[in-house]
Amino acid sequence: MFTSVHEPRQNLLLAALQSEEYGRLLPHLELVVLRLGDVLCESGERMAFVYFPTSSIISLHYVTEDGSSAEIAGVGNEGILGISLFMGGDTTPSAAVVQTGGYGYRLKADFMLAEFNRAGAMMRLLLRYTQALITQMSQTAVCNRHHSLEQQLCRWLLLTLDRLPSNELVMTHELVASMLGVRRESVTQAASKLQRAGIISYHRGHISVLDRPGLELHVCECYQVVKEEVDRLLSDVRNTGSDTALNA
Amino acid sequence: MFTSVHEPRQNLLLAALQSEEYGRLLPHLELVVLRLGDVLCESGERMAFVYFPTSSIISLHYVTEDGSSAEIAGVGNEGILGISLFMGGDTTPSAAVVQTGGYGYRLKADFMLAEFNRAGAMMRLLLRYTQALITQMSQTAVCNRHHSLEQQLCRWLLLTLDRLPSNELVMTHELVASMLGVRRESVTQAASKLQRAGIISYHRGHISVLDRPGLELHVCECYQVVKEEVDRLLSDVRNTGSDTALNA
DNA sequence: TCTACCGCGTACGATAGCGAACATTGCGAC
DNA sequence: GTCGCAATGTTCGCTATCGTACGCGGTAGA
Repeated sequence: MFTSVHEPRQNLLLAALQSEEYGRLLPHLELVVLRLGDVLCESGERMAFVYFPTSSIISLHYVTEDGSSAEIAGVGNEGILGISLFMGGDTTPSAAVVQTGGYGYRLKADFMLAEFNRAGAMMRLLLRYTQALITQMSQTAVCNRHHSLEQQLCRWLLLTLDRLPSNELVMTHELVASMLGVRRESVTQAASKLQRAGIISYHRGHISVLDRPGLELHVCECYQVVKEEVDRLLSDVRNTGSDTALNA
Repeated sequence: MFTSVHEPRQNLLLAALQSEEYGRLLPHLELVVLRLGDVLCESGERMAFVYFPTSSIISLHYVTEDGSSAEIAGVGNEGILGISLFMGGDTTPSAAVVQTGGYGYRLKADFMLAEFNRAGAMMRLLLRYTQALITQMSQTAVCNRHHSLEQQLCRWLLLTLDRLPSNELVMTHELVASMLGVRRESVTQAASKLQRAGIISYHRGHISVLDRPGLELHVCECYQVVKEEVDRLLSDVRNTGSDTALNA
């Protein structure tokens, strides 16, 4: 794959479309640079665009009244940001923040909506993805309740890794802490334990995963549940999906 | 309202339908008794029916490998059980258990699907409800992370109360514990504190809410967020919805 | 009427994560 | 180079919740 070349079909949802639908969208897809920390949607705000990440990752976040925050789910190149538009609610109580800088494509909201309302393959695809997102949120709730911070950190690292081409993420302990909804010190403790075990190594805002199988030994079941469910829900569309393989 | 008479439109989603769509569904709606503890859907199982609770409440549950459980969201007369059918995934990793016995209506899955695929008001309604469900799940995740058990208990009581006609719920501490994903003893502690404060009173499997405003003083923001979002998402359909008000 | 079990009360040590405070060390701006 | 700050390391007491164990009364069924 040519990672230096930007192509909408690096996003799996766009890649799953037949050429007819893709052709309708293509002229309206706008390449955007998403920088770490960019807020793409405030809580309760109606989005003017939906976003299809390619090399970036977006975090769906909730900030409590007392200022604590927690990630509800993440959106990478397997998904889309802005489901509330076609679900009919327009807004959500959660916000959307760029967790890993990179590229993505955006589409005007009303254009997206019009395409959805054709009630065709695009709609079915988006609904399946929405269900995958629901699984992610459910599992976040369960994991928050029952599993240790170390397990949750492993889950978060693996899910993030699955959305990235390399094994290195640009991420401080402080940022991970705001994702997991814990203190920075707690992340440092858990991370240093993994580092001592030779599973990861980090340095001033860069985390490298050295031993992915080792990470999978420390993770709770939540990772597998989410991964398998996302794979299951999007595998059909991958197979039936597209003629991309030929013209890539 | 005549609570002793069973009518599908005691379910708010069915109540929101125009008479044309409602008329199509009505002959296929089957009244069912849902008893406390009934399992309507196992994890990963495809449902043969979708359920519209009227006086019952259904709990979406996840059980971890080590046997702990947690409620992801609840479904009362404001909703429907079985969204994975029309979302396209057919199954979910979570199970569905009756949390409060009562009545409901069920509909064969393929009939539901056919109606959904008409891409009309029914579809839009179900998608809006799905977004409300997503909000519930998100807030569960946040609440699990940041709020005390006492706050969570208050949230759970209020959300349950909103779905019931009376101020009494049939529920043991043990059951509440399995909903909140904590020990029975922890629930007893939190509940006895509320009882000492004169806010609730309970006895051998029956909990009465004596002071609802008092409960609202102890709850975290999560309750309001969920309530307002559900109201917002389903208020339009209530208004625009139906001709029910006249023939009730 | 008796009894077994269910629902609840309570107590105790263990522990994960919190809150706050402070130390250390690179890296970048100048 | 050096100064300042960002990123990480470490400690200490604290609290909520856990795991376990046991007690006790009420109620249902024999």
